[in-house]
Amino acid sequence: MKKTPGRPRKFNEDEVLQLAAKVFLNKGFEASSYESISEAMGLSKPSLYNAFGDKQALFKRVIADYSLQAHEQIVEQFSGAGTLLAACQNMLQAAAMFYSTPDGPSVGCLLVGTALPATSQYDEIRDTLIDFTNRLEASLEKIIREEYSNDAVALEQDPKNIARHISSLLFALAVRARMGLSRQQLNQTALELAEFIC
Amino acid sequence: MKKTPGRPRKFNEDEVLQLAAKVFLNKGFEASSYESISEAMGLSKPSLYNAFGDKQALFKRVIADYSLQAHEQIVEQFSGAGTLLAACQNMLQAAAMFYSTPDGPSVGCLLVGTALPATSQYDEIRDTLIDFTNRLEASLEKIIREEYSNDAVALEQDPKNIARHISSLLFALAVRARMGLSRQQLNQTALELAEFIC
DNA sequence: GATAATATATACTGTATCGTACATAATTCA
DNA sequence: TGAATTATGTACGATACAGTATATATTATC
Repeated sequence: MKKTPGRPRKFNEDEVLQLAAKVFLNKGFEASSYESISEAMGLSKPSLYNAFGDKQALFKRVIADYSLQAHEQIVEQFSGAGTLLAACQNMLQAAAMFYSTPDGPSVGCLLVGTALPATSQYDEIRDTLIDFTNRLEASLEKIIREEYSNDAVALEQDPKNIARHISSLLFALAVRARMGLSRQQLNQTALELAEFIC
Repeated sequence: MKKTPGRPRKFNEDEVLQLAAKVFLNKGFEASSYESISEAMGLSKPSLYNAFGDKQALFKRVIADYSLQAHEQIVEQFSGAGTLLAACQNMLQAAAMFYSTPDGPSVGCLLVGTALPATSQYDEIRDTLIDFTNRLEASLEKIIREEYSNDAVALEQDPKNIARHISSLLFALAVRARMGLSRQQLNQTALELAEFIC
């Protein structure tokens, strides 16, 4: 942990990424100004440019960070549930938590709500999204094979197809979250979506 | 069909709405400039302002128009299929057509891809989306009760819940479309999604 | 303490875009 | 033919934003 020379930063990178994620989530990529993000951090624009580069580069950092969090907080809940139904319920409820706030309307998912609409203009963002989806589905498939193969056989569906379907349910939940449901409503929606798996 | 006095318009309203929908779909609400739309129509900005009002008003007209088309071309395919499975297949395939182009990557759904991310900033757009969703689900529920009640009983699910689930599948398909699948890939995805209903 | 290296803030340039004022063109009706 | 009405295009003002130049502050290292 060697210290680098030069003036130390006033900000913490993770905090900036967290706050920028909030701004991007609320206002969308285009409408989020670099200025509003730096002002909200109590910093000046050049400091952020210096640390993260331009707006697109910052956004890529933000969604990379967000993807990791989403994987940790959502996908990992799919494991260890005993049955496929319970696994879906757990994971979708975790997603409902992740997409909502304790009170007030949900803001949804940064990937589905903000990055997805930007895909038509920014190829790199699209690639990031597709990567995330592929990793998500690969993780689900692996867990299905390892933990829920009996349920998969009973469904008469290939684990790969099941994984794709469950990721689709996650997308659907993200869409509904963006419409502004309360956390409780979203949680209820998550349970309803899971019911159709069994 | 009485003619009104004054200079006649050079443009057709429906054509403008169609073209504006394309621009909004490709670039998003914020990034779509009024100028690019008017230029693409071979018109000047004030002409559009005169006819449609400001950008948000234009967008509201566009999504109202788009919603009607979506309902016609997608929801109506849910009827008359004989079985619930076939109905889902027909409707989701119709959606796959609607969300894609003959060749090249899909652009997705204007409501999910462009209007949805704008909901956090524009309440009226959110209301429009929620209205559309409610009407969609009401239509599906009605058709399920009238045509597929046997299948609903077999599923041991309330028609209302089935309708909500099917609309979720439509949202999921819209998300995948936005990721740029080809029409053929999207069609395949539609069939896979439908399989889980039975 | 001097130097190199990095971060910061103020202030600026250039550009894009929204929305409008103004003058002009095309049509209906008296 | 003239008045009223509506549409059109050029041009403009205001604002907001991206990205940067420049000078200054703070640290490590020598």
